[in-house]
Amino acid sequence: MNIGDAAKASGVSAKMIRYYESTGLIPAPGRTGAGYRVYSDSDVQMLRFIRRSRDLGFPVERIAELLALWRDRSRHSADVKRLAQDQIDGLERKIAEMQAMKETLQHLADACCGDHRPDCPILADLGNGPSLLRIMHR
Amino acid sequence: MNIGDAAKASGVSAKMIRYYESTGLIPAPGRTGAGYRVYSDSDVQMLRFIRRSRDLGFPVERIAELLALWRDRSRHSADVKRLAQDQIDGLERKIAEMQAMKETLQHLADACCGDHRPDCPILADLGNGPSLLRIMHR
DNA sequence: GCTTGACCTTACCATCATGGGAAGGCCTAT
DNA sequence: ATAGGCCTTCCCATGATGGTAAGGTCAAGC
Repeated sequence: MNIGDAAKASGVSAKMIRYYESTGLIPAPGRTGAGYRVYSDSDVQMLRFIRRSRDLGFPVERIAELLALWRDRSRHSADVKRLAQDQIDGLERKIAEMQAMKETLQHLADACCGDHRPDCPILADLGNGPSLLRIMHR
Repeated sequence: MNIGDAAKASGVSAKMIRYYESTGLIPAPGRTGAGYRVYSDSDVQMLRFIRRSRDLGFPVERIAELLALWRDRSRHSADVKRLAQDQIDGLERKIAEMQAMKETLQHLADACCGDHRPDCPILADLGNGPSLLRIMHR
């Protein structure tokens, strides 16, 4: 199977497959006489694993650990669960951060009449005092 | 005021102040005979504006528009509100995305006993079928 | 056998906002 | 005069992805 077919079958672009190879996330595959990369079904399965992990927000660095556990038949599921929980915690942190931004902005936007007049509490907040954000979270 | 003082006063690092200047987000300030950048209080105010906007997640490109409106005394507050609303919408989208990831992971982690045994539904999902994510959101 | 088009290869550049570091100049206090 | 704390510019790195360009390969149709 050439890289294009592996890309279609796995949902990982050919570009990214080469990138993952260059960073050592995946092993270098065999080559044809002409230098074309050749992939097997199990390579495609590995690529799908990576694709799903990315879809769940794991950084490539973590995926390397997940892959190692995947291949390790004597792994402890506790190790996998820990990686998943760390990812959950990280997502939660980012969500909370963005939620705070959103609420602050919503407050400001609600206070802005949004018409032809120049007066605007959004700009006033950005340009002045110690930020509504800080006040709201005090 | 030298760049270090402006950085402290605004909360924007000296490094980023130079970067914003290089990209044209802020105008080049005056220089001393020795080539040191010199900042005024109103420069610091502008930098604080940028800092707060970044804290609310605006990309630098949007901040350029915000700054233009800030300086334009005949602006329409509707334009500011629209930028804010776009940012709110973008945040909301990203939050929903991450929330979906988190829920999927939470499901998988809940199903993993997390002990010394190798069996793990997290790895099973990543390695097999059409992803719990897709199933959950169908 | 030759052309065409679809594929492959490598190599480089760009993103976005930020930090790090090196090499060298300036300024102030001791 | 020297030390150390600023400042300057320039280059490199991040993380994951896409784009592009120049060139090689392969299969189908003429």
